[in-house]
Amino acid sequence: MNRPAVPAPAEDLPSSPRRAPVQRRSRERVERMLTAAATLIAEGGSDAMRMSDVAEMAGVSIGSLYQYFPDKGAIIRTLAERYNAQGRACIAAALADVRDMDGLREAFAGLIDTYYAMFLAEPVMRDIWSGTQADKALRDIDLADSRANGAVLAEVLARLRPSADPAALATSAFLTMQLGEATVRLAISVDRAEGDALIAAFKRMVLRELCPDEERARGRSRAPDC
Amino acid sequence: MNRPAVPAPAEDLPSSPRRAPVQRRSRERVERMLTAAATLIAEGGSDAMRMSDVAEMAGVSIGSLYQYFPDKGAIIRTLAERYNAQGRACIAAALADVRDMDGLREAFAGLIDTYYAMFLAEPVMRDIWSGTQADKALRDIDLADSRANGAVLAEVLARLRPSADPAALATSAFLTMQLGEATVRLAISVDRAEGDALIAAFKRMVLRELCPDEERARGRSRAPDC
DNA sequence: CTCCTAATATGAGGATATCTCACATTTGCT
DNA sequence: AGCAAATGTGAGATATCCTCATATTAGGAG
Repeated sequence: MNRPAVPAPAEDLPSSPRRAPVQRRSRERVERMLTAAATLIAEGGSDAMRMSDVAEMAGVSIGSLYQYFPDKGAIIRTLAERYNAQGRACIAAALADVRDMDGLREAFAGLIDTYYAMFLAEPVMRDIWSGTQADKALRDIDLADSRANGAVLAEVLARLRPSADPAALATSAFLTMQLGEATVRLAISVDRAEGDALIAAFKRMVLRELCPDEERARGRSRAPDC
Repeated sequence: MNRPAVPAPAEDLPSSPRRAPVQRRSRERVERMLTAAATLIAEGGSDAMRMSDVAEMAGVSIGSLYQYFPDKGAIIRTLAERYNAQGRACIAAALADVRDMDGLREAFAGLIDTYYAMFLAEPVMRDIWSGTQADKALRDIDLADSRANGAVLAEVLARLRPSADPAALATSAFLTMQLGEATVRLAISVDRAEGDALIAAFKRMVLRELCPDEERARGRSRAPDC
């Protein structure tokens, strides 16, 4: 049994998989593991999720779990990265065809609503991002996600306000994305009425920041389906 | 050995201590435990802090640790609550004698700087709040803290802007406090230059939110010593 | 001073979870 | 068929939190 010097290049599992599944059989098993993990997290949270339970529910042995995920955190990170990729696509789509400040207002307010609704509806995301992350690697995933989204937003802003300093716009856009996440996390951890009020307050604050040229915002906005 | 029906009322340890220390001897031991825990967290983070290490460093047995703290999280929560109480006193002092909008601007900008500096300097706070709120109880402590601080801020705002809706001010103040914390957590997790830029961007955003009546802010601000 | 009770202190070991590893089985290819 | 690489297995090594039965100390009453 001579193992290769480098086990296998990571390709699909973002969290340094111990071994990449190459045959169809193992790819399907990995999917079953992730599905089982998501189900268990939805039921009782990621703390309550035990590796032995994941293995049993997925119909594999503990050993197989550790063939593809170096540790428990890696499963959670993989799920997180999948949800985040979804969110990034959603944000990029919503901001893609923004043409003016009013369009940005509408798109952004809609994005906040969409994110809020997603967190309310998805118990897995809710658990993983609730509070924050016990795991440094998870925080890095979160940061990278916000940076990517912030870059998209910054580009739109730069288009709409060519006179503004690009570096300042980038900082502002990154901060906006992080604070949006923080607000949504806060909103889902209090009762519904207060959560709604907090979301509304954040919208006011952030739209005033994004569009400082025009003084009084008006009008409502709608969420894009996503 | 007949134990009392109710062990003892919690008085100083906020996290449901198993037993309240009544004699001087035990009060001093509890302090030693907390000091040891803080030292260990500063060294390697709260995850790396082992209960056996805390006991050894404090010069007590494992059993004694569990006499006063029901679990590992309780030690961390006790430390967190102490730091928070310090922060609350600081915020209340800084906002106490605000008389006008300019004063609020200055006081608030100074508070943000102070918080930022505190987090940068205090490795224990940095670890405890650095995202790692794996513990629901810790999050609740954080929320209660922000609510208390938000109430102080809301009161000041109500004084300065009597015409505004009190409920809206309360929501806005609470959100402001939470987002301030989120910004500081973010700022300390990136490099210093970017952190400074993020803090500056947040100040701009939040001062525009707090003082919407006057259009352009000006001037710099100073931190109160605290 | 003595005695008694409540408070306090102790640490071996129970409980539970993650993760390893030596070995067994399956797949794909020639 | 035959072989090598990929994949699968689960008992148990390891680590940490926490319990509990027992021992020791403090402080007041007589």
